[in-house]
Amino acid sequence: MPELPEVETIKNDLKEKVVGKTITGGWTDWPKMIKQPPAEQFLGEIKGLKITDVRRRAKNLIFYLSNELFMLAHLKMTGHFLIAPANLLKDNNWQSDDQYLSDRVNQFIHFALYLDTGEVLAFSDMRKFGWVKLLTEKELDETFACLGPEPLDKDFTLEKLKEILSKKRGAIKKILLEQDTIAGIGNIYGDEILYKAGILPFREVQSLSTEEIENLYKAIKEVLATAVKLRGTSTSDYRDTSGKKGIYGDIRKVYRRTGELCPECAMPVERQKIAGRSAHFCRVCQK
DNA sequence: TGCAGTGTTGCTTC
DNA sequence: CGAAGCAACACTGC
Repeated sequence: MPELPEVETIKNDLKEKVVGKTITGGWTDWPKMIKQPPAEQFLGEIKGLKITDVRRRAKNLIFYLSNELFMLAHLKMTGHFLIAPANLLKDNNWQSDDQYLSDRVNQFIHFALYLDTGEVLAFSDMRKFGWVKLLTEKELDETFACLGPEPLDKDFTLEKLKEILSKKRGAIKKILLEQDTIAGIGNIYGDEILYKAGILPFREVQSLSTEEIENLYKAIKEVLATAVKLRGTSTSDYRDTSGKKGIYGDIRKVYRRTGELCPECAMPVERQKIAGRSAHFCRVCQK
């Protein structure tokens, strides 16, 4: 679920809510979620550290800690970071008008950090694919070494995109999903970007014209920026750190709309597997 | 009821 | 070597 816009939203929330606060302890009931160092050691080491900053790279969250270490977190498919007064979670009584989320929160929190403010930073993850790691700066750099550019950064230019694509082969949808091409795009925004650019997902990247690459470039910037403004897509169980939904799903054109009519030409939206993932597209509006 | 499908990614296999 | 398949896990919807 969480792609660039969702992780960016969570990062912005966390920046306001946890920076400057001190971790008084940690807890887990699923030690596999703590990938490095081993869970017990991790929970010991993190105690007493202050969170000095929170940033995002690709779909990763990076918590800057006061001892020069970094807590790296990945939400994978169904992870949520939630902030609440500790007693709400301890009492299994998350206050939300969203029953779906409440159920998940009360059932699927598998990792938590207690803060000196009496709040808890909780990691809820139904499918348990998400993880955290404690890393040095060097390890962090190594982890990110193979990632492509951040698409919303100023230095991600049209020329840069042309250069990257010139070295790639295969279906454009597959290329967009590769994190070493451009960082942070997943299945939702991959489909929405290609719809906006008017390019069919199975088009060979080398067959794209200069004009098509220009349209793709504009679509990447516009779709992702709009999705950040709307705080992400919640067609499934993504929620922000307060448990609220993002509303990009309301304006999405093709993702998970198989059989519905294209808003431009009324052709039914089709679905096809590309690189093991569902691609949704309009055969008329995308060439 | 059962099975395919789900936002991710990295490991295994061919 | 690259590409495809699958595993990690739990739930939804057809």
